[in-house]
Amino acid sequence: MATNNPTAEPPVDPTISRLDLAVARSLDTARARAETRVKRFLDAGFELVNSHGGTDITVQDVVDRSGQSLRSFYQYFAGKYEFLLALFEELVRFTAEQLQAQVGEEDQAADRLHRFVVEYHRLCRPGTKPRTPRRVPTSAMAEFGQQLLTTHPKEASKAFAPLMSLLVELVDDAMAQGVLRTDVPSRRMAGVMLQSTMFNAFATTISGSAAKSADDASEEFWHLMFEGIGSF
Amino acid sequence: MATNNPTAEPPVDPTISRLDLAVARSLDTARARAETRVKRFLDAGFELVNSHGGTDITVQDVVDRSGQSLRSFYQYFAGKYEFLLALFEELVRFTAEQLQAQVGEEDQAADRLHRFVVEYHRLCRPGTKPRTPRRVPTSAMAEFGQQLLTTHPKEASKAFAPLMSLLVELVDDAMAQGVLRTDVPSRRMAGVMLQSTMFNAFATTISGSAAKSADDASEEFWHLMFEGIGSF
DNA sequence: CCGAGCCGGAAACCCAGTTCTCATCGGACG
DNA sequence: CGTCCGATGAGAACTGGGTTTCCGGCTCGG
Repeated sequence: MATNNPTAEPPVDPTISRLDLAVARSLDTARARAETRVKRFLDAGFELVNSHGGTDITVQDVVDRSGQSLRSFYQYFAGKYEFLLALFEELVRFTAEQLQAQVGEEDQAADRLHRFVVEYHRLCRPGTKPRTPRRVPTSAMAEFGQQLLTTHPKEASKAFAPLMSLLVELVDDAMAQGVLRTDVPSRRMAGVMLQSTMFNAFATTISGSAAKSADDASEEFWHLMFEGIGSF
Repeated sequence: MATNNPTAEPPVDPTISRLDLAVARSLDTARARAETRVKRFLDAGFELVNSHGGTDITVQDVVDRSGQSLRSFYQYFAGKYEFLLALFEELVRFTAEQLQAQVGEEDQAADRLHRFVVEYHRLCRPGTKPRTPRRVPTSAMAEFGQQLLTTHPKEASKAFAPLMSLLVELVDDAMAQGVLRTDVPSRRMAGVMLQSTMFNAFATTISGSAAKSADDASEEFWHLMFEGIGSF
């Protein structure tokens, strides 16, 4: 607990010896090495998911692509599942950052919410190519996200946290401004919005009928969600 | 084409001989036998999905449970995937029938639509136990449905047809009555509704915040979808 | 009664995830 | 600078599950 950063305090505490410092220093380099290795695996994973377009990638492919060995893979990940989970968490984190930046361009609470939904809808739509060279996945990860939601609700909930907290904030602001209905708790509202937006692409598949253009789809969806399906 | 039902017409056509009739008769009994076998596999599959609560069932389990052999399984199904697909189609068909009956209890177009959404939401909610002894699955099949939507959009679209046609009908009626907005094609509207309703349970998982009671969830969802998230 | 097709049983094959073994390498320490 | 130890690479081996195949017995129509 108190030894989080041993190098920051002088060795007055007899429980922190030079040995401890040495160990800590050693661990630091080890950690750095480990991080680059983990990163290499993750990068390889993203590349494969992006190119192959699915989460049905093989561990061997990831290993080959990363130029490392199976041995190392299993040293850093408890299994394929944990690897995909790490990939997913990384993705959510990255997506949340990206959306945060885009939302920041808007001034009004209503606009910010609208921007969030439209942009996230874009990202989750199939055919959306990653813009940044690395670490940006396609909609393929939505598949794994859904699988995760059914098989491991606990981990899934945690993985979505970055996106959730961002959206809850936007929803709270919008509610405070009187833009959103307030008879549903903001957290629950955000959950429904996230789910609905993320998996809306499936609606096109089910119905076999798409919007006029791909870009219209996002706006159309926003209007449906914001105004409802009823006529008033 | 013209020989769909050979037993219905006398053998005037020289291309339809007694041999053909015999073959047809033989095929009839064979068909009956085959149907009972297929049914046994499907029943076993439903039981496993219901009890085990997931689509990660093993072919061996299905075979054992059905009291038949692996040999037979692969005689009737091209593989595990086709079996799950058959299971899913059967499920959608059954669900559509059930909903059709329930919707039939309502008179007004608006009420019928409302009933459809609420009841379907109930069915797709985890924890909903099958009421009829057999052939009624839990929400576990939604997982496979989603997987199907990503990996085989064509088959998925076809599998959802029974539900879609029922819902499209309801939507068309509601639009004609002026209850629904008409700026979105009914087919597309139905697709969005179906997707949103079916996977709404995931919203609870993502947000970690449920409605007051399980039954409230369905009504709450309906209001969100019908009136939208905005305040007017 | 005969032959064709169907079926149960079981072995075998293949693929992918996982584990294990062993040789090697590189930094830490004395 | 030499030794030691943990991390790593290379790849074989194991495992579980889907898939295929083969054999022999059965039924059913003719």
